[in-house]
Amino acid sequence: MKRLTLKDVAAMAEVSPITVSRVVNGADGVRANVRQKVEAAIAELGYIPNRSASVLASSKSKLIGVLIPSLSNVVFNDVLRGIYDIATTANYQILLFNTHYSPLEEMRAVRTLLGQSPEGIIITGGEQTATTRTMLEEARVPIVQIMGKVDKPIDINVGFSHFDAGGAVAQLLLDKRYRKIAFLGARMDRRTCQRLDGFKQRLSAVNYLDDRRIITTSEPSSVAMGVSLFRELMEVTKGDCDAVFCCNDDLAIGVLHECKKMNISVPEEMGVCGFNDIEMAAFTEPALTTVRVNRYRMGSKAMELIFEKTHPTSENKSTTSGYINTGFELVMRNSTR
Amino acid sequence: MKRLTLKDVAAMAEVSPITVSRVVNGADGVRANVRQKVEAAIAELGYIPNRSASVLASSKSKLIGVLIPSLSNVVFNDVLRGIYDIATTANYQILLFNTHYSPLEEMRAVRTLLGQSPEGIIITGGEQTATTRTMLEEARVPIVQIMGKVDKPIDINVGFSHFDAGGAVAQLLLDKRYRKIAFLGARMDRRTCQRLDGFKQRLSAVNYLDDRRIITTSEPSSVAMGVSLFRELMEVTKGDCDAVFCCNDDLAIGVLHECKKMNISVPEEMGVCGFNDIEMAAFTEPALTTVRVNRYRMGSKAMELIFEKTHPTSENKSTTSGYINTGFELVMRNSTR
DNA sequence: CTGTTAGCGCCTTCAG
DNA sequence: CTGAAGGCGCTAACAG
Repeated sequence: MKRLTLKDVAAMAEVSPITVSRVVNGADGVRANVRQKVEAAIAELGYIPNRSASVLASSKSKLIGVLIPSLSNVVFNDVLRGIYDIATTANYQILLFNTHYSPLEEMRAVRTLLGQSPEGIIITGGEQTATTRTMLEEARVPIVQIMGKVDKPIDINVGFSHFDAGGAVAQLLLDKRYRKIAFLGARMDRRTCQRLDGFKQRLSAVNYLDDRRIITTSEPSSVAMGVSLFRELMEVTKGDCDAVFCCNDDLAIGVLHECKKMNISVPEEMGVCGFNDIEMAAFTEPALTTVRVNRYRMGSKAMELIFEKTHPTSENKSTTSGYINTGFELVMRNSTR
Repeated sequence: MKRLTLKDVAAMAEVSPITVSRVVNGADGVRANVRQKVEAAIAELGYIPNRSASVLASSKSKLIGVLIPSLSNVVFNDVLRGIYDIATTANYQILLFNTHYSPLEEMRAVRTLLGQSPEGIIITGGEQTATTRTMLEEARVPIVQIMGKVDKPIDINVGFSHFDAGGAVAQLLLDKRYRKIAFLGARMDRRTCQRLDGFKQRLSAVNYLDDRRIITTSEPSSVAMGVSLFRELMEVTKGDCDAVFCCNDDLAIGVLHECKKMNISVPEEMGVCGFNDIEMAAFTEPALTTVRVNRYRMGSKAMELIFEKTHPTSENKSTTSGYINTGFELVMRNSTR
């Protein structure tokens, strides 16, 4: 009960193994009738090529490594979908690692990944350890850092400035005549912190920043967490607060829920703004003002850039490096004036 | 600029390559001082073993293939999280395929997967093509079919009876004195159909089944789709309807939203029940009655069963085949009386 | 257009 | 406990 090999197919088709190899890999330079004979033999036998052998011999893996910090965050679903859709089309495979927001797990994952000779790597953010960074650089394959603008990209960077987005939200709320604006944040990864920084800078520029109104936790984000952060905010500030910027929509939905319970009217007494624009945001009561970001595009674009770099053509050489801004967009709904 | 190999490490540590191999694989039978010397060399050189070579030579891949129909459905996130958490702990890798609810894509994915000598396969449901099924059977590795109870499991089956769940919801609604009960369904994959079947059987047993109240679409599910299916229902039945069972919570949230808009009071004039118990379900207005299923557990259990079968011990031999029921649970909230 | 030769990097099997 | 030989299945490079 041995595994079928090229040789078996070759024997059946009465050709040499290399010819079978060429047929399998769709290489040209095989006559049509020979190709058919081989294909028939493959079908007949149900032959499936051994990829390890192929990778070892050719050092072409058709493999892209993807490292993301969470599998429970909807944000990454959309990104992943973008990545998978493009990868599958190009017949590439994805090796996905969940780093749980830990640079150490990330480092371990990179090491494991590098053992598989990936032809490209998509990694979240720019908080890699020095070792990880070195390994990545030495891998000599296209690397795309996604989700946020990073300070010193390893190679390519696809995302948007979370700092600017945070600032834009602060400005929006100021424009709507809110003056006692709070920030609620969970998980507090790098990008969330950047949103907070942008937010703080904008507020402090007009002297409306009050640190008591910034409530954060390192715990994961959830609707329930939105509820409890908001309660904490109300307690700490004794209700002296007229708007909340939540670091994501889940939190914001929790705030909306709690406002109803506390009989605080939104958007009059309390403006609420989320982040991400998940589908639910359009269906809350009142509908949630939030920031839309192009998640699917971040994934698909990252994948496309890897392919452009792997298979260079004359017209794409220029684009394949540096920072690609996928942008963000304020979505005004009824949870703000 | 060649890639580092075992030999390079061996040369540096002044031992034979095989000794290095043993150290790398944590095999015993290497003296402590030799092991240390080798480990030092590995660290110094930054050696990363080549997995293709290792897999080829040993035919042990430490790879589990996972096939799911969608990356946008939250349901699969939780399942995946369960799978990844267990796999990572055991130092196994996951090769994930998105089959887009297509048996043909699934077949292609299985073929690709089988080329990588996976040590186990987790696949969604039981609607494989005959060819797929044959390939899977001939792979001679543990196969776990997840999500729903399937008719003739290939190997192991982890999930619950969607038919029973659908029936349970129907019964719940009947118990709450709803009599004109509708079903709203999107995507309509096998499991959704089974829920519908269970639902219909229960209603028809007490003569309350009316097919006009069953509105479905093959389009993907979403909150917006819930809105439009509900509108269609109201139109078709001219409002002659007092409860809705939605095939998932997204749809149900859309229904809740639309009821408010149409001034239909929930739960008095209209009972609403969802499916899945996503976090948001507890925070809608009114809170959503739904069916809780153990998604994370389905994933982690599937993975555990694969390991039990791959590494048999005396106490686990009995459990590793047949059907493992992960159950479901009605969660009563305020969207039903 | 097709075949031959010689590995890819590692691990299995057996000696020592 | 350690090492030497050989091969896993495939493909690059060249020859015919």
